[in-house]
Amino acid sequence: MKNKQITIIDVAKAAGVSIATVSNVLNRRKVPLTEETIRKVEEAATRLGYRRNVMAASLSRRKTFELGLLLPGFGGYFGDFAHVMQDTVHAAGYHLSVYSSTSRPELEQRHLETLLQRRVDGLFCHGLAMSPELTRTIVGEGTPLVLFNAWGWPQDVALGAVNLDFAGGSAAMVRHLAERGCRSIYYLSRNRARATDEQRRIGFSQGIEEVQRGGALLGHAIISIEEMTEDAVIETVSWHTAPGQPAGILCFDDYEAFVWINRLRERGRRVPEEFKVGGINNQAIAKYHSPSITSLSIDLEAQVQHAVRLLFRYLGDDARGSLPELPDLSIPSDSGVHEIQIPMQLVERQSTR
Amino acid sequence: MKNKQITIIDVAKAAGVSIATVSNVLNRRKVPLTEETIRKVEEAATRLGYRRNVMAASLSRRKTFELGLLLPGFGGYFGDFAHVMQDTVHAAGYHLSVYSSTSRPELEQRHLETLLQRRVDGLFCHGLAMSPELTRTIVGEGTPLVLFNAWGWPQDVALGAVNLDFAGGSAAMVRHLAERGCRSIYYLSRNRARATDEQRRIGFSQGIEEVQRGGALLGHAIISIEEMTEDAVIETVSWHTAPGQPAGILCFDDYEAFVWINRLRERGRRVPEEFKVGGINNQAIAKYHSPSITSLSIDLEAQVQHAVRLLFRYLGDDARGSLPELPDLSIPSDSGVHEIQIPMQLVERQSTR
DNA sequence: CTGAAAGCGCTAACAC
DNA sequence: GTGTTAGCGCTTTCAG
Repeated sequence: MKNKQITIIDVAKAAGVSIATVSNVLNRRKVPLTEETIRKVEEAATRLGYRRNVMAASLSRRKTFELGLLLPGFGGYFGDFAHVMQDTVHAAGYHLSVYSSTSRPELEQRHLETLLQRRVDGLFCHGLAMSPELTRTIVGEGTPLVLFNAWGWPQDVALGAVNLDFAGGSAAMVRHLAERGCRSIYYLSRNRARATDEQRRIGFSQGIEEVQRGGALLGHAIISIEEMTEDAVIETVSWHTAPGQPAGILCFDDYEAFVWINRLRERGRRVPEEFKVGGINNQAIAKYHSPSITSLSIDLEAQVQHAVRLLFRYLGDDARGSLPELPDLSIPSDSGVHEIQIPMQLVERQSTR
Repeated sequence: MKNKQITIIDVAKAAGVSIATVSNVLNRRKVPLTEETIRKVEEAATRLGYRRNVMAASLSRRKTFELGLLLPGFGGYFGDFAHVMQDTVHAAGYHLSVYSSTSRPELEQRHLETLLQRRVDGLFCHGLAMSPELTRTIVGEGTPLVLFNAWGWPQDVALGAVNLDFAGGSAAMVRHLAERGCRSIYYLSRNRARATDEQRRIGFSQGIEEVQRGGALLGHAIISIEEMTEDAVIETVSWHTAPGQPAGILCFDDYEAFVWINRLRERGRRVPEEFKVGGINNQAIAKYHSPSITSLSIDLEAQVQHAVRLLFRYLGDDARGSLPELPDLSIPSDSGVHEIQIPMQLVERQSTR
């Protein structure tokens, strides 16, 4: 019934050596081996179609070479993120198990539990919705954890956090909008993504403050799009517009920017003449849309590399030299946790010209 | 150093029962157990913070409850696909390992190999780029395989294939375009996605043929956008346009439709007045763009459900009743393989009005 | 350099 | 009902 698996034993006898020898050549161990033996074993293995049993190896070695990644979703940016993450981790000889928990704490908890039952060697969590305390009790000491976009988490729960500088980016966008002549500036906030939304708010407010000092803004506000009708939002941002006096709008991300530009235009409003709008993430849509959308770009590679490096250093894994050199972006942490901040770069396009 | 794992043995002695008993309650086995014992064991387990070792269980049970999914990418539709797949599979108590191989055969091969070393209980492959023969020799008998978007694969390599009816959908789109007054109709093809692109071509050609019979088309063509400049493409589709005589364009997917609509408009062309364009996939972008984009919608749920069902039937897993009833969409297979065809539905929007 | 043997943590008969 | 035991397939000392 069940196809008999080909084991290391079969290979051993087929090659006329002991199982230990087979294991040694298969794992490219430091033990000195004859060219001849190696060849014999490899030949036997491929001839028999031997395929190592990862479960058995993991159990025996007490290390799974599996890493877990918990994401709030799969769409847009997160899809790209997962992809880069996979490639990086694979290149280092690890397996990656990805779970999406739609920002629901109870799901996050279940998924974490599952991952830990699989005895993953390490964990990456992107924008966790659950509390630091709960996280600590679930993950405990055993498994190293690296966070993405987690601000102000206590030292003892994670190895560190790799954060995107949404605050700095948002502030830059506000300044940019002001420079381009906007006399009123708004941030369309999406509350559901709590942590990163908050960073955007912070940056937005800072930017507004700076700009206020320089000259007079006629108006500004943070608008929760989830709590208002489309029309109400548009009415609000239109309040101070006048010929030659456009309003500036910072959107939660490029996708939102896209949506709102289209909504504005459906109502006959003009972008960028009456409204200058900026997005965040620099996704493909921002580039190909017409007008193309000014955005804040993310260095995905850097983000992932820093995180993986953090984990591997802890694991004592040299990552097989697969990771490139990286600048040091750690920020002095009085707050406790070891945070790395990845800058975001403003890419100007037609939507704010 | 290494935190001692809490084993089933620890739980056993803490609860004052034997390890077999512990295993029994933990696996909700058919063995009759006292309420009391159950409670004791569970209490002990949670108190000690016991966490089953999946590797050990898999090894012993000779079943991993892990399924593999091979995808050509992570963006757009594939991201959604992966998500639905995960949820479905999780609901049935399985783990899903996703790999993306960017349509590169050699990567596909490596990933398949990896998945098989993990002893996955089953495999899903979406739009495989490698040949049926190679696939067969790699996967062999041991592991059941379900394909997505694989046309005309031989019977013995997979349990079956779940295919989207791109051909039927494309034909429908052509008819739609003709009905809306287009006198010339084009398909912007993306060769890289070989199999599905071919289905679109087939459907497109069929549609053209039908339409030709009815009245006169002034022109039609299949255009490989990867081999032409932007301008050349636009010139080609503009050939037969005249006031009141729009050209129809079927794009590879919604994203392409989005891109081309924007390119047309940058050149001052009007959609849908001069050009009516349709996409495929019915993604969010099609809905929110202005003009909103006519598209062919995919029933992701149906697609996934059918595939999972196919696999579980083979595995003899009742899937814990997590799968809903489904209509039978199998098509009589003279060709050999068991194919299921998921229809696509035309969603009319502004871009073809 | 090679072989024998003791686990890794759990499951599944099969006795008690 | 509950306890004993023999593996699952591989890694890893530790003698030869």
